[in-house]
Amino acid sequence: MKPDNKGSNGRKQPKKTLVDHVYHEIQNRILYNIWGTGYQALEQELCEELGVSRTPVREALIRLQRDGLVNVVPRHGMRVLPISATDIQQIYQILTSLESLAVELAAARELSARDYKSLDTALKAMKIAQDASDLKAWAQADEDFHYHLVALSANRILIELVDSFWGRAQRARLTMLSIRNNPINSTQDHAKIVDAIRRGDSARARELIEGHRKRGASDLTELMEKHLNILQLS
Amino acid sequence: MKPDNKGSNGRKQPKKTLVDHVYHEIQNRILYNIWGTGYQALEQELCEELGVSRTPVREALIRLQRDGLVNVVPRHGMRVLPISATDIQQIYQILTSLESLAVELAAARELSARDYKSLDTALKAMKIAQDASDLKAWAQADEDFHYHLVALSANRILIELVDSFWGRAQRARLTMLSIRNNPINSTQDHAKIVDAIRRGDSARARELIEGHRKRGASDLTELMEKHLNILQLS
DNA sequence: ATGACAATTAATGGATACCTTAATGGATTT
DNA sequence: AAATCCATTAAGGTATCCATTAATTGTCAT
Repeated sequence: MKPDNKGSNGRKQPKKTLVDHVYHEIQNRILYNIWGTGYQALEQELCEELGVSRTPVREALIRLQRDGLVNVVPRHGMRVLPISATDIQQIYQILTSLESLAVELAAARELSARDYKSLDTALKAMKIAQDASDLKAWAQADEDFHYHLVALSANRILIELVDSFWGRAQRARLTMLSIRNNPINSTQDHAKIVDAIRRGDSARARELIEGHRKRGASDLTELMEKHLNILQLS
Repeated sequence: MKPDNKGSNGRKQPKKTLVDHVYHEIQNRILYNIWGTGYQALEQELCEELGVSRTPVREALIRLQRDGLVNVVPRHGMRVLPISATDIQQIYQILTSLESLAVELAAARELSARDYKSLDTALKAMKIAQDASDLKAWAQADEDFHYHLVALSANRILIELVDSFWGRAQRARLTMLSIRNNPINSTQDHAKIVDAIRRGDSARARELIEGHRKRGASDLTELMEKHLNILQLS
């Protein structure tokens, strides 16, 4: 997701339309675990909670359902979908694949100095956060980096696709963050990827990010299996 | 998309809810080019056309918009999105990437005889259609084959994702089918892929499908550039 | 004649009212 | 006592209604 407050993430800015507002509000509550896995609410309850009528709620729910965040079943309202170890694994597999493509495309393009700047900025932020052991800032910078990477692919449809995946990925990431002991030194990985892009070596860039993601994913699943009891999953 | 009539494809089966009906109806009209690129209609017009009120129409439009088939802009109703050469290229890039992942996963799994059967059936259908020079049947069989391939990944989220992409992919494919001179002999490609899966050689399988898709994509874009004037693309 | 502003109109976003349907509990029958 | 069926009711699906806002057109002034 975009690091700024456009798109579907975010800080609560008064949105133009109520549907958007409801959408972002519910999304936030799910992503920041205010409404945890399994939380159920009827349309009417959501209306009262959010102070709007059923129309915007219903329309927001359609979008959220497509995002894979909730399930809407007649007579039982919406339900926040569980995110299992399997889900996380599958999500990371997909993200790996899509990001690999993005990086390959980015490396094959002519990038401007401005493009590199966005990557370098994120890289620097990661280093700073890592030195300060600021786990949250690190995660944010990591997210920014990966976002910019995808943006550089110049494949508009791909960017949208990854964006629409962001919610699920974010949930997976946040879930893991809570039990992740130390930030993996992926800062180095990232620097290498940027280098490969700079050299225009698309095959190598793809290789690198694929390895990076796969390592990340296997770390995550390993952690999950260890801490499965702690997490309120499934 | 599933070759049978479940999911979002399809033959017009009387759906349970009006929203579903409207969704499928509009989707069909777009996919089968009854409403071509650039077609515009106000919500009210859609209501009259389909004989329902605005509510189901609006809810269906949200889904269609997410599918990338239409754009809904206030005061101008919905508009069938153009599909440009660039779009087709980008869509194929993404599909290539996702299918590569799917094949890799499939090859790494233990597949049942039943699984292979679904592939073999599609393969056989392709051969028959090819011998009969039945372009339409060939395209259908090709689609079936690729669908089954993805299904064998056992990555539920991936399957859904590709499925939701189906509409756009289908439009790209149909657009191309009209100007495609002869079915590329991808039947051989397919057979090789199935072989690799059978041997459990996931890397090779991935390589093969990636090559297959990339060749297909470049053929398509080449064709598009030649015939750009024929197509009503934007 | 052209541009700007205002009045009109029409389409959307949102609220509400209505109707259909499914879950629940109780009653009746075996 | 258990099972089945019916009645009740609440939730969701759909239609309609209202308010807001943007497009359009017409008029007036420069």
